[in-house]
Amino acid sequence: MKPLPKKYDSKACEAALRARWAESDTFVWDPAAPPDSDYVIDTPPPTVSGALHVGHVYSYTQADIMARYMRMSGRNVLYPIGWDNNGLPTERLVEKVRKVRGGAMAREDFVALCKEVIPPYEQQFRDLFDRLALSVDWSREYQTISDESRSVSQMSFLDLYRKGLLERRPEEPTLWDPVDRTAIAQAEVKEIEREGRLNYIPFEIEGGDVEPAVIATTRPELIGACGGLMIHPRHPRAGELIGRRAISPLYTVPVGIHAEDTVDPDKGTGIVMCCTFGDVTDIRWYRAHNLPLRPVMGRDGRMRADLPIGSQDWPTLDMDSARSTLAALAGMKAASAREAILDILASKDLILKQEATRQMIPVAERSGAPLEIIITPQWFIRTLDFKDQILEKGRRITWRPDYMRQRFETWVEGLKWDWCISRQRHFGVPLPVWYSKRPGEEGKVIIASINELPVDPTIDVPAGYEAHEVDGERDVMDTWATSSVSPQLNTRSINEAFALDLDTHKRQFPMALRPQAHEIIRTWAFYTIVKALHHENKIPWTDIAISGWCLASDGTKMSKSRGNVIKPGKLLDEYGTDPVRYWTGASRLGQDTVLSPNTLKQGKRLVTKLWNAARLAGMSLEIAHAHNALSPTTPKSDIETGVISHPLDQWLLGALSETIDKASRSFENYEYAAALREIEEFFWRTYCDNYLETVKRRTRFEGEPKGEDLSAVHTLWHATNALVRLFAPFIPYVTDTIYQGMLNGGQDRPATVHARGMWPRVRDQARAGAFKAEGDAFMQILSAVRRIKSEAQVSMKTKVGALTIAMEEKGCVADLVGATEKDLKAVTNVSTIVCTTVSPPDGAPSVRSQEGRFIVSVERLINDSVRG
RNA sequence: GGGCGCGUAGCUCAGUUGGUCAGAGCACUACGUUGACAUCGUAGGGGUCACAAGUUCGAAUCUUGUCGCGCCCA
Repeated sequence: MKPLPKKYDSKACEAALRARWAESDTFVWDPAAPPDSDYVIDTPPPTVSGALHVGHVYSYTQADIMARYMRMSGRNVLYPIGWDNNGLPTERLVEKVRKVRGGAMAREDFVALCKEVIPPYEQQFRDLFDRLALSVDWSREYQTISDESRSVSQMSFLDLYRKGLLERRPEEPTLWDPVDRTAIAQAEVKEIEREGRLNYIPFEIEGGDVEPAVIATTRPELIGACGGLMIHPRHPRAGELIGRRAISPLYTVPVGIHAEDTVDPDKGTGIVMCCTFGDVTDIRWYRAHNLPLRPVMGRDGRMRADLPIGSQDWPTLDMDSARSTLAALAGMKAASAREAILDILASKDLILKQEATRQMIPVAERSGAPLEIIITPQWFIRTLDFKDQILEKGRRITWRPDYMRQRFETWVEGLKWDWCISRQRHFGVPLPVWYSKRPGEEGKVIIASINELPVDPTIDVPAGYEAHEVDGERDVMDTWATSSVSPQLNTRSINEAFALDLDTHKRQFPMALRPQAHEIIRTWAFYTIVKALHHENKIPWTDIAISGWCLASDGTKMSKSRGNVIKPGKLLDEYGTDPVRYWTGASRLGQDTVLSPNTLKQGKRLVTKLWNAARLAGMSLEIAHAHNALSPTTPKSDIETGVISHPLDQWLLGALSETIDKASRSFENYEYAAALREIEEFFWRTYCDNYLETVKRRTRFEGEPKGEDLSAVHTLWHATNALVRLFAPFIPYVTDTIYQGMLNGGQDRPATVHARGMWPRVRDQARAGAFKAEGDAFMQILSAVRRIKSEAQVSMKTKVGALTIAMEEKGCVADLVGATEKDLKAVTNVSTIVCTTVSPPDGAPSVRSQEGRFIVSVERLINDSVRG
């Protein structure tokens, strides 16, 4: 045992500690331990998209605090880490950094560029997570684009395809991002509000014998796509219109008028045009009424030039006019087409009315582009038919906090689209599919077999075919299609049929905990639950812990435009990792948390205080150690054997025991912040302010400590030992520095305080409540004397001539505080203590105890400095 | 429009099942170098617990409504 340096130098210690953790395999899962001790975490593989955010610090540290507790409490923790380094976000990063367009490049070139650009960004994440002391098992680091990940992801595809839960739909209307030029899923849609105009436009009725049907639309650019009008059967004009044909004005195309009771008669004019396609309702009506398909928007989000107007399915009453209108609009983006069409209609006097209106429009989350719905061949995973099962699985998972499950359920209930997983992009996990060109089976879908995985169908050829006989699928998967099997990426298996390591999968799936932020409930949590349902009819994890957002210190969201973004590196430089982790540890799951300098400073204070308290204990522990007098076992047994005999030592250890019990319970409920408060309260108030001051009398021994001095050093050892363990999940660096510096002398002790099983066991502790009445009375008297001195504005070490304790019944000091009179005198610097039933005279400084059991007063204060 | 969360001292937040719950830290004020720590200690000022009504012997806590902020969904 060597003395701790006067100051704790976090910068000097951190790297060395991490090296030690790595070399002792502290965070490596132990396959030899019994399976029922497993605690497997499904860690979010962060999207490597360039931006390191304090939100990463916050969310990942929350998870790590829980992981460290679980490990210390004896669980065999598997805490993996991976990087999501492909898909749209990654492509966008590469496009931005290298100023290229992936769509304009050859696939191989763009993929090669991605592989070149991404690693340094990945390294930034690795460095940050390492510095944060995330106790992940680095030996299991993975990438979602690695060969193994691609195999597992493609296995997932194969399993779902075989089960008919995943299918190719050649003519499915799909959400389409015209900027990134790809299909997207509902989860990638964001609704934004904007000002719009509601335009009232008349459709002449064929024959001209009745008034025109008037529709109200905010999207006149889709008039050309109109395939029919819908009217509620109880609309006043229903009788004269249903069954007739109206003339859509732009290209003078006759369209049917249909009865449709889902039309809201009070909205607009009560007559609605159904287009190809404005929204999900259009698709439903198109199918229900078997309407003609009239897509006017191309994949580039511009008006198509090649509309087959004049054909049998798309007749016109005025071919010449239609042709010239078509030519005028061709190539326009939606917004300009809208204005151009309004001009055309206005010139024909076909705008009856315009109203300003606020409208919600769907845009692509990544590119911000207003979405189109167009028909393209895409691959879908069926979800709409499984809403009930998905909800049922969600209810079998414990959500922390519970109300976050509501977010999940709301999302599932509001689903309108099956999950489209094909993306018309370059850098992703390929769909393991070819289309046959062999005569007689043209277009037949050929699916890879398991032993071929991973496959790239643009390069590889399916068994039994020649290269010229197939077209490899060029689409890649939605990045979530792979991320959603993050548990399975770790077990390297999907289920019995698709497994690289079935035994591990059976042992580790479902997993114990999914930690994640709330904004990805509708993506990552949802998709992972869907996959576990479809693959094995299971839940992926028993618990899900949802973290909130990190807000800037003004309480608003951090954003570049507000200029209030704090870089993680800067934060760690300024405060050090432990204080930053303390800030996270003081926050609650699910709750957004302000990045508060106060809390960060508080963390720094705690680190310093803990260091100094350990140093104080260390001084006497060293001397005892040097005399071979220090042989602590457990608090409980040291008390039983009489090594720890002093009442105040037993009182302290009793309070410690209660703290351990409460903190453990809080942690088991994932209420780590409550645990932290409990531990801090004990440390600061009970231990530092009161016990440490009081025990000083018995730590000033010289030579070998005996009797009550020996009791003191053993108590100090136990308290320090317990405190570094209790604080370890929160502030891992300083606690391990103390542990290694003064507590792990024995050969059979683990190399680090963070090792499995290091959490203090309740059964080893002192009896809670031992000497509680006496100890509490003692501390109340001490507090009273301190107050008297403070009010007299004298130093705490000022000598007191006589201390009088007035009680209702006559007794001696020992009746109140046990055999601790010497300690009380020493810590208050009092020469004599008198117990009496007589109240102190008026004017004598006195303080009444909390319950009014006694009144403490002093006879006179002898101020050394004044005397001198 | 529906739903969820939040609203407690100037700031950041605790307050399990209604009964020492009106608290902590920071900030502020006064005093104090106590053989670990001035990155500290002791004490002080400061709150109609958003607002209103109700239930109750008793409400920050339960119910209902209102307002404000944030988010989710439409």
